[in-house]
Amino acid sequence: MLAASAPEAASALLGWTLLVDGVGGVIVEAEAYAQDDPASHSYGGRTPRNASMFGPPARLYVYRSYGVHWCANVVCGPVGVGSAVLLRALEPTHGLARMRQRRGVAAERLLCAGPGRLAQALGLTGAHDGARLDRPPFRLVPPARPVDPVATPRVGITRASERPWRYVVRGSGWTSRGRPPA
DNA sequence: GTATTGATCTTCT
DNA sequence: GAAGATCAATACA
Repeated sequence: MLAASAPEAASALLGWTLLVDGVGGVIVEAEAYAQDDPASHSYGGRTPRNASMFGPPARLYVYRSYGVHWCANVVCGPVGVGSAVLLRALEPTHGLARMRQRRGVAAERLLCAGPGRLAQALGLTGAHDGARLDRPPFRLVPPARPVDPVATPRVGITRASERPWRYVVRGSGWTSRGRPPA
């Protein structure tokens, strides 16, 4: 699954449950970044920061955004390709109390609705950069039922934002921006 | 309700 | 020196 292209991997990840040390939820929003993508960190070369993006798939790429937030990606594609899927939103299902504690917010809706929020709620930091997702404390649980992915324009970027590589689960109320698509 | 700005790290110009 | 895959607090209508 993660050996596929970034857009395919992004849509395939929807509905999976991601747990970090027993805390997490269902992936309801993900965004694809490919190597030839001007918006991707891997575009135009490898740097110390994005090195894990070029590593083996099924690992984490965690980077700092705007010097403040951490954002978590799932690396996909073969080694050296540099494509990844940005996790933008989860539906919180496990360890709500711990996520609330980390986030410092009461509103359940805002626990994981957004890349920075998601990483903070799961306790992901640069320390997890390059970590494997198929070993503890991580757990990836397949969807109980097939989900209904919807491709939408990407959000929060200025280049190639018209590529419909942002995938959300149809009807989910846990996505990061705007109202859920009909 | 929408609009603007601060926080502050990595990379690129 | 400036911009960026962001969020939250503040200012205004």
